[in-house]
Amino acid sequence: MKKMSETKEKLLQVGFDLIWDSSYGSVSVDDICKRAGINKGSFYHFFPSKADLVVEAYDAYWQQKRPDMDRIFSPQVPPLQRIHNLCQAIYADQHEKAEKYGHVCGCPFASVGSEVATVDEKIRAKSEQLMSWKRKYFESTIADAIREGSVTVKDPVVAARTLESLLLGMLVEARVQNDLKVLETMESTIMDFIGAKTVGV
Amino acid sequence: MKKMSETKEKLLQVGFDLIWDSSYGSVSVDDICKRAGINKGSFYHFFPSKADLVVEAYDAYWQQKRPDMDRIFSPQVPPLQRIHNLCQAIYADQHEKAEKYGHVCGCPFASVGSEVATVDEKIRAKSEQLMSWKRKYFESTIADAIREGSVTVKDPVVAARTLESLLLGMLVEARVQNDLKVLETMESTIMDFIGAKTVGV
DNA sequence: AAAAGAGTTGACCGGTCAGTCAAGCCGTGC
DNA sequence: GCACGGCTTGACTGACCGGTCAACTCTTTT
Repeated sequence: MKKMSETKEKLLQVGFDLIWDSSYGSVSVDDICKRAGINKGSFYHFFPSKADLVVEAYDAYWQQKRPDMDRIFSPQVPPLQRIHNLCQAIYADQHEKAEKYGHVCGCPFASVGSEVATVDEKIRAKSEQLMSWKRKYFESTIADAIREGSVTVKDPVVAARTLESLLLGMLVEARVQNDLKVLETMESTIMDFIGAKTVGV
Repeated sequence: MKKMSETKEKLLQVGFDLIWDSSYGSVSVDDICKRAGINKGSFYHFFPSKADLVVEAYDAYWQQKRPDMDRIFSPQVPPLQRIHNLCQAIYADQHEKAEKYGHVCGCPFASVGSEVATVDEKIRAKSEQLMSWKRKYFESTIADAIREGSVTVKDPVVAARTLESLLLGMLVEARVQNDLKVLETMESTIMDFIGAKTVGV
């Protein structure tokens, strides 16, 4: 991948952070530019519209997170341990954001995706794509768990879908309640749901 | 309850519908007034701000839905049947909205609640309140199910919380994917989750 | 019939919105 | 030393934003 202009990178990162923290509708292009210390003209040199920035920012964020995800879900790690690691990572991430911004931020794709799903098709489609990519990790993890017999659930595809909904729901709830407590029970809730027979640590 | 001005009622209903369909940020006060056929001055006669309209509209919507909820969750109905009825009602509701507006709308409190959670405290608090009221229905249903032994889950409070997250997650997912299919498996997913021993019809 | 108050009207406000543009800057290739 | 193209600048546009207001009508009370 060819290296990206520093200006563009800054806009992507600042835009992503601001919108994740508040919302698509309440963050203006001016806000993003001001915070990034970049002129509006430059913004529109790199992005045809505000919506396009968001789509690119989501992709960039995902690319940046991929190594972490691959590490967490490495086939070398026992399946239940992967889930444990994921829960730890999510909690740590949400905790950090909450300290930084003063409130629980939840899942960026879900918040903005749900906000503009019926208004901006490009962002909707991108959110859907990223959410489905995440599901793949769950599917293979649960399939592995089933093969090693550490779980009572039967269909990895169905279970992964449900797991994703559950996780998503908890993150939305945490954001709306502005309370990390919801996320503290995440691991045990998930382990219960998949019928984990041993809770690996 | 004293009867409400027709104008105010219309604004509440139109505002709620428009914002549920798209989002808080993308619907303007002018949009609401135009659609309701009411002048802007009247809007601000009844509501101090756009945010206040939303808070009142949420309350009004809830009051309007309460009889349905009380009927669905009547103690006279067997617990598993209540859940079946709820799933039917949700699906029917989402289906109707989807036909009317051309896309799956999801949960109104969750969408807008998540959108403005970090920006408008009044709306955030109201969303949280309504979501917790809904949880009460789950708690008593699961408690009843446990007492009659039709379910393997043990703690009604914990199970209700998880159930709510799961339901919420599925509704968000349906909105982002703009696909009712997600909701078709809702009942079996929930029955699975609570460990229902017989699926009542 | 007068007075009062609730509801209505639409013009108006200052500010902000996403997006435009012509002009200029600056490193590279010739 | 000059021409080119990627990048930057910041003033600008016109539409639209949430919200205000003084004047008006209509209904109810006295």
